[in-house]
Amino acid sequence: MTDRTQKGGGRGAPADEPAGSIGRKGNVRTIADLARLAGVSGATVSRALNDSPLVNERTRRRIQELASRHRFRLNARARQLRLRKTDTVCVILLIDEEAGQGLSDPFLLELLGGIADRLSARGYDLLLSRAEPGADWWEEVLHPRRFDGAIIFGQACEHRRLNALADAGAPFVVWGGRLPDQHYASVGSDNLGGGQAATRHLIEQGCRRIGFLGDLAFPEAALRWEGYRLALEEAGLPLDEALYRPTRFSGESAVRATRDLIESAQPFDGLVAASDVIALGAIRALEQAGRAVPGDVAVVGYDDIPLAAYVHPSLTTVRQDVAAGGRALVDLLLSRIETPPARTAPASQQADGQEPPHVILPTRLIVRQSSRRDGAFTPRMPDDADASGPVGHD
Amino acid sequence: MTDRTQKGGGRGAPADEPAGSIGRKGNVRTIADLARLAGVSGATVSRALNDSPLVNERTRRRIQELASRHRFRLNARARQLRLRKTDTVCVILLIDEEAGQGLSDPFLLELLGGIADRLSARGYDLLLSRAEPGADWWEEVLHPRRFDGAIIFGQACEHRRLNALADAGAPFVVWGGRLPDQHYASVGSDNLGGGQAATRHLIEQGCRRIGFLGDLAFPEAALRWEGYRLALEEAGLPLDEALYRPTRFSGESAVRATRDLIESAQPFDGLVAASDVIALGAIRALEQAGRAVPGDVAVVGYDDIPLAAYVHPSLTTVRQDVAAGGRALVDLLLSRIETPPARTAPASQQADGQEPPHVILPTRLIVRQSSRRDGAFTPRMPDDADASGPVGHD
DNA sequence: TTCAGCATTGCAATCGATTAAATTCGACGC
DNA sequence: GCGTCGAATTTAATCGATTGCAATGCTGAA
Repeated sequence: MTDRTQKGGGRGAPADEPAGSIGRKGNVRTIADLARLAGVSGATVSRALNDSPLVNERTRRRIQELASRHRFRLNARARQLRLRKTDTVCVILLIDEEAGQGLSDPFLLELLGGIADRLSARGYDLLLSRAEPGADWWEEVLHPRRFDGAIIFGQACEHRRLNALADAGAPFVVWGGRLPDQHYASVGSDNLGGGQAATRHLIEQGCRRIGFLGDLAFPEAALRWEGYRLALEEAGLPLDEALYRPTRFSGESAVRATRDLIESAQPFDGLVAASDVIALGAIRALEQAGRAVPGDVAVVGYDDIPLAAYVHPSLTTVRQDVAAGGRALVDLLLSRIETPPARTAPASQQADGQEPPHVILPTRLIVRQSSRRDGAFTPRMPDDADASGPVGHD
Repeated sequence: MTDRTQKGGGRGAPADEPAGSIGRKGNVRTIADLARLAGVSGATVSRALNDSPLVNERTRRRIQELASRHRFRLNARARQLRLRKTDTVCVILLIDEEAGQGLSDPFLLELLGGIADRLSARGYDLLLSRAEPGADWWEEVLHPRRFDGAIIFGQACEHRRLNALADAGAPFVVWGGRLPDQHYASVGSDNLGGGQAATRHLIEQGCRRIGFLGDLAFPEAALRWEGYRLALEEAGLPLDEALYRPTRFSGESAVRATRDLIESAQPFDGLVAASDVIALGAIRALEQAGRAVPGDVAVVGYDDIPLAAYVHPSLTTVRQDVAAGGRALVDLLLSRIETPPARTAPASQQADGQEPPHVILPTRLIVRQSSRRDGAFTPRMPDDADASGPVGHD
């Protein structure tokens, strides 16, 4: 034991911090230290700090005041060990480097920010973890030791694994679309509605042959495709699979896909892209090929990344409410953690009771230049009219 | 206690996992469980798992094999409590919402990815924390309980506070520029060199009146400005402060600043932007005002965000090696954590011994369309020539 | 006066892993 | 045959906070 701790509390009352430095106020690091100062036992201090009704109110206030004066903070590790709880949520980024949606997609960072804010508001820490789809990332989700639950990105890579984890009762939620045979909770934007709105908009702008760029292996992209399909259907337009090009979430992939589409000699006058990054790549490829946007081809993206408004032409896109998304992910996970599902059921049967929860966030179509064909779409940008060149409206 | 743990180990030897589900292999959650299975004491198990030479090699191998068979993992919380170490690094995003560089800057996410990778490679967890500049985020940096050290973003907001923390011996490193009176360790790209290279490039392209967009309150921007100044000086060009516009790290702020510059009627033919996001905002404002890029005004950005190559015109910019940045931040911090500075010195004097370490990462100028004035800069984009319209080169 | 009843507070076990010190046990030298 | 040495292992204390139970002291009723 450290005997250096002074006994007489009276004289030792620490003076105000020395000016210009960050004071330490002695070394009140443990409950025992504080207990000594307060002249009570550690148990009482613990109870006081946790607002237990078992301690006298005056005592409690005295201890709390003492604690804050000395900047005392509980040792989270010890507390977590004792309570068998970590107050930590792990955000797992299952990122397939080859699939393109690396950490570069700005959208992801925004969502992460929303999650961080919500978690801290609810008193949880955020553990960030990158993992590769094939690896053993799931082991700790099944038996978490460093966290109470997980928020997972990368649904597409591991749908079956996620189902198995959910069947085993692991506490997690997933960002992404809702799949037909899905046993786990998830949160995602209204991908179907968004894709539909984007496509309808292009149709309203006069597009008749609209292509789709996205990777249907990603559930979110697949749902956007489904919306695209519905919009075509309701407008009585044919669905031409020749206008689909599988495209990963990267600019480069989008450029390749678009070039491919152009070279296929299939006529098209509109493009629905599964992300803004894809849309920008597509626009680049179109312009390089001498096709004007939106004159020859109108383009709609997805995500409304911060840059979408500042590129040229500015990007029509589907906005997702990322802050709401972060909040929903956290709240859904914590509701699962803090009120565990009926313990009597052997977890493996938990799935067949009812549908796992899925939160759908509303989306909003943001119309900008890349899709506008009303002729007067660029009052402040005479360049554009010129750039559209010889192309008439439809 | 859970009595369900079966005693007889023989018959209970868990069979292979039932197909289609994720097996649990009994409940080997603690060292004590494993010790029981192995027929030794917990101490021996602990030593075996930590490769202590004190245990017989055969015993060690047997225990390790048993542990991996049962997917046993140590309880990190307990270990950390005992060892008074957390094996965790906290990344603190000090973000002034009003300053614009929110979580939206794609650059930040990439850097974060690099940090995550390096930390996990070195066996550390990454705790992510957002904080507001004015708040009490620094308290836990001074006396960390949940982490061993911190990586801090947001130097500008809190330079003095950071100095005070460093004086008090807090374990952290900062991403940003090197400031004159800086007591803390930091990592940043070669802002001065980068700014200089960007400016030189514009001069080579024939620009003579070059503006600068950035917020000099941010050290990184200030250093880029310094490079800008040097490049002008070495070219014998005058430094005209009328061509500087304070600009925060957001597209919107860049649009405003650029409009302001245009309306000031100051002639200018080049712009150095402190970030790609700023550059894109500037290009947008220029085009809205009828000035062609790069024809009338050549523009250089900074960061080389993934989209820089896919916008129109594609963006000339200064690339930072973010992966190396992440690695450097982590390695510098861990070297400080794992070999603490001479304990005898009372920390407060530690600063005046020698300069705190600062890692400067090399930068590379990536030349794309937004600055090229060689006449043949868009072989594949005939549009551009049209778009420039009536404006001659220079 | 005595004692039940209540409000406070203290004691001690506990969470799970680590490690100094003590113990066991077999081999070996004299 | 006996003491010693050393390798291998066990025992028990420890990290810091929580909490069931016991203990304390005080009030008021019998």
